[in-house]
This record gives sequence, structure tokens and C-alpha cells, in this order.
Amino acid sequence: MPRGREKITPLMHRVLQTLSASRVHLTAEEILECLEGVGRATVYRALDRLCEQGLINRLSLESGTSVYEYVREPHMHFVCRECGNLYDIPAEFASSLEQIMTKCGHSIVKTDVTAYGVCKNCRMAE
Amino acid sequence: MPRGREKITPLMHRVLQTLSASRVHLTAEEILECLEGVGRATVYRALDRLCEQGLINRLSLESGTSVYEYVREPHMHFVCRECGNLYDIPAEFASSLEQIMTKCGHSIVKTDVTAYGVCKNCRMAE
DNA sequence: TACAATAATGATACAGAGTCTCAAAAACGA
DNA sequence: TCGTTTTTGAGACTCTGTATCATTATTGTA
Repeated sequence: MPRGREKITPLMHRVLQTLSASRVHLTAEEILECLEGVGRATVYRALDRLCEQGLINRLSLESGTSVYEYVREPHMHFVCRECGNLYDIPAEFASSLEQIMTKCGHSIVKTDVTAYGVCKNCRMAE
Repeated sequence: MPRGREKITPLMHRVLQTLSASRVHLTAEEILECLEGVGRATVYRALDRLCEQGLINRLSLESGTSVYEYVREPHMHFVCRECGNLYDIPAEFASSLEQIMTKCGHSIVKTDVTAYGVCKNCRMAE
């Protein structure tokens, strides 16, 4: 379990801070904007390494872009197709999911549960 | 529920056939290759419309690319980070997932459960 | 401290996936 | 049949993300 032992460079630290301070999920470009004067490649590198180390999560959305989040408790995601908002939903069965996959013989590193639809607010507004 | 009522153009039909005939998940570019002489934009358009109509599924992977599959029974996915293979895993709790999301007030159109790790074959091979 | 080796960074060119535009072709309807 | 609408294909374009490489910072060691 390679987790948290690896080195964290100054820039990785800044990225981590940006993400942990943000209440929302950020794209790589948004993080790039937050960190003025920092090279694009450097940000992408930092994001990759932080993902590897399990400190942040990359979420690949339907839209084709990825968003990043600071890792807190395990949870699921809901993406509203109307307003584009991304909601965190408390995880209730992360463990049973893992059991099922393990039963199939695979060993899981990460699970990603995302639902798409119309959120409460958008339904109200219609 | 806008499902299956909409028109299917000749090209959408060919894309649908390609996908239903394939045992594996195909990228847009792979489908493009299967259908020689067909324009790139046309294939992407057909894939979008088939997704909207719920006849096929788009899966947005960690790698940044999307793959498409013909819609059969609900199931989950497992992606091996070693060999890149994508496995279908029988769904066991699609309904309870939907219940949880609904409890949050959102209405779900599609759910996407994908796990990443190392598959059985790759673990054996090590 | 000084010096060499290693790692991190930034600029920029590049690649791949997907989108946009628009004119030509096909299908449709009266 | 003739005009309208839809579908299609070509190609330019955009947007994310990657690769390269020279510069700068960090680290270890004598």
C-alpha cells in the first residue's frame, strides 16, 4: 500500500492546499489559474503524483474533462446534466462494492460511483 | 422518459450494429475505423444521439478517453490499470444506488460504477 | 562550505479526442 | 416533381493533457 510515504514537492503542497481549501471540485485549468506563474506541465505533474499517492481523487466526467477533489471520506458523486453541478453523496456501500469486485478476482485500488441526472434544484426550477 | 421513440438514421443504425456485434467496448475512433468512408463528425453525432436515446452507454475512463457499449443488462465496470482491460461485472445493487440518490432529491438518468485496480490475470502473471 | 548529482520547474511545442461550420447529398412532404 | 428539411463528410479548429528540454532548486557528501 504505497500511501503518504512519498515525497511532496512545494508545488504539490500548493496544489493540495488549493484543493483542500476549495469546497468544489476543480479542473486542472482552474487550479492552474489559482496558481499564477506556475507552468501547466508542473500542475498536471503535481496532480498526477497526488493522485498516485492517494491524497486527491481524479474524477473523469461524461463531459470528457476531469475534476479533482481533496480526499476526505469515501463518497459517491451525482452530476446534474442541467446545471452541471457536482454533488457529493455519502457512500453507503463502498465495502460491499469492494467485496463484489474481489469475488471476481480483481484487486481494487479505487472505485468511482457516479450518477447522472437532474438535481433537486433544477427539478424545482422547471 | 424519452427512450427509443426518436428517429434512427442509417448511420446511427450502422453504429448500433457495430457496437452490438462487438464483444468489447469500443472507442469512437475504433468505430470510425470499422465504418470506412464515414466522416468523423458523423460518427460522433451518431454516438451522442444513441446515448441520448439510451441505446448505448458512454463510459468516461480515467485515461481521458471514452468507450461505448451496447446497452444490455445493467452492470458495473472494472478497469485493470496494468493491461487496460475493461471487465463487465454483474450489477447487484443498481436499485439501492438509485434509492440513495433519490433520497437526496435528485432524479437519476444513468449511473456509472467503475472500479480501478489490477485484474486477476495480471496478478497471476506477476 | 563547495561541489556534484538528482529532482523539480516552466516554456513551449506537440498529440489526441472531440466539436464546429458549412456545403453537398439524401430523404421527406405536399 | 419541386422545395424543404435532415443527414452526412471534409476539414479546420478547440480543448485537455503530454513530452521535451533547458533552467533552477534541492540534496548528499567530502
